[in-house]
Amino acid sequence: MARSNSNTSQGPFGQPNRVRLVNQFLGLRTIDPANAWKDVYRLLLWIDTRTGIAHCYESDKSQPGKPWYPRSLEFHEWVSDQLGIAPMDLKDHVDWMFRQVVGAVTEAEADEMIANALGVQESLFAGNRKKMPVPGDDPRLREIVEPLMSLSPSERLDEDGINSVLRKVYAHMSSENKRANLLGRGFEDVLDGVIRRLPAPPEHHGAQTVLETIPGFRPTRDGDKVEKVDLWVGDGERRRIMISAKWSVRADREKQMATDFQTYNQMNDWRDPFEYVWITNEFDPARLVTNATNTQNNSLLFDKVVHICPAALGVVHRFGDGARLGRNPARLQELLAEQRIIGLDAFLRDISSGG
DNA sequence: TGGCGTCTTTACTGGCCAAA
DNA sequence: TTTGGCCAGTAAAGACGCCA
Repeated sequence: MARSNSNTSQGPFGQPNRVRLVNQFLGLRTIDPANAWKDVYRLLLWIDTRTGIAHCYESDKSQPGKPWYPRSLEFHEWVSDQLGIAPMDLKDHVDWMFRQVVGAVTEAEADEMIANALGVQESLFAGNRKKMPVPGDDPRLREIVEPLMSLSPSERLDEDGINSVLRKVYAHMSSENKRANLLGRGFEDVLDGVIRRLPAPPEHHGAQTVLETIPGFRPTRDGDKVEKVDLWVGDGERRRIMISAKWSVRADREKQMATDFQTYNQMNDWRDPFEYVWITNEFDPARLVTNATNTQNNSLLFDKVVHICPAALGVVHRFGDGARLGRNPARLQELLAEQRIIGLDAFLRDISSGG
């Protein structure tokens, strides 16, 4: 999609590279809606570095001794089984998109950082032979790491070698911070890539689409902010589905989705209503229930809530084992049974042309 | 006037923590 | 144990000033 700004990013996290990666992974094949969730997880699901198991909830609540640790373990085992992978090897078969981007970036960033620092030091202290500290040489981290690398005096790394290891450790730790950005925009690109490869794809679809380019939405007034929608689908006639794609939510983002709906509503020029759908991989039952039952102007905000993998919700919240469920998990189970919350497979079948 | 660089704003996420 | 809300880090987009 053309952008209005000249400084379009061509970086590893930018839209062109994300789309390239999605196309590289999905290739030319047709995607069966029933298996689409597997591609989404292979591309985007990741392993919590502190527990070594698949991430389905906030890290602090998923540590050993916390309530979400056993749930995360069961999720990890179930996903591994479904993908036909040993649980120990799952890490090598998910998180593909992030691994592609970060593997090359972190080392390059670490090297660039040290080169810049040495350049500045040289410009300030040319001729001064005193050695100055370099970025990443954390004394406490060094105390931990250095003994592990010192097998014997003859094998011991020199100073530059140790600093190189420390920088790479830091680069790795900070790389996790980049995931949020890639996940947010990448989720939209992955879903659009899946939709494109359906056996009977819808007439229109797109990610990060300017609202006024979608049939039935009027242009923004001069000076107003250009409004975009995460993802949209159209049947080429009167049906338009506006999609909010959020991998997970917090309470503050729930308000944002209602605000977005109001914006779309104000800009809708047709008498025909548009549909509003939330696609998510959220596992928190309260957040799912809240958004699936949220109302706006005396009607439900979302026409549908779509979860990437409802079967995984059942595993995590133990819908099948007969135990008494808590209030929110019980309500979540009802909403799934009522098809107020549906799976990605059902949604993809619904939007398929002729579907 | 248009190109360019820099700064600011917006939107995305998970982590985290206090309160319920 | 859950819930609500804020924060940090990131990229993209927009705003703005400078200069040829």
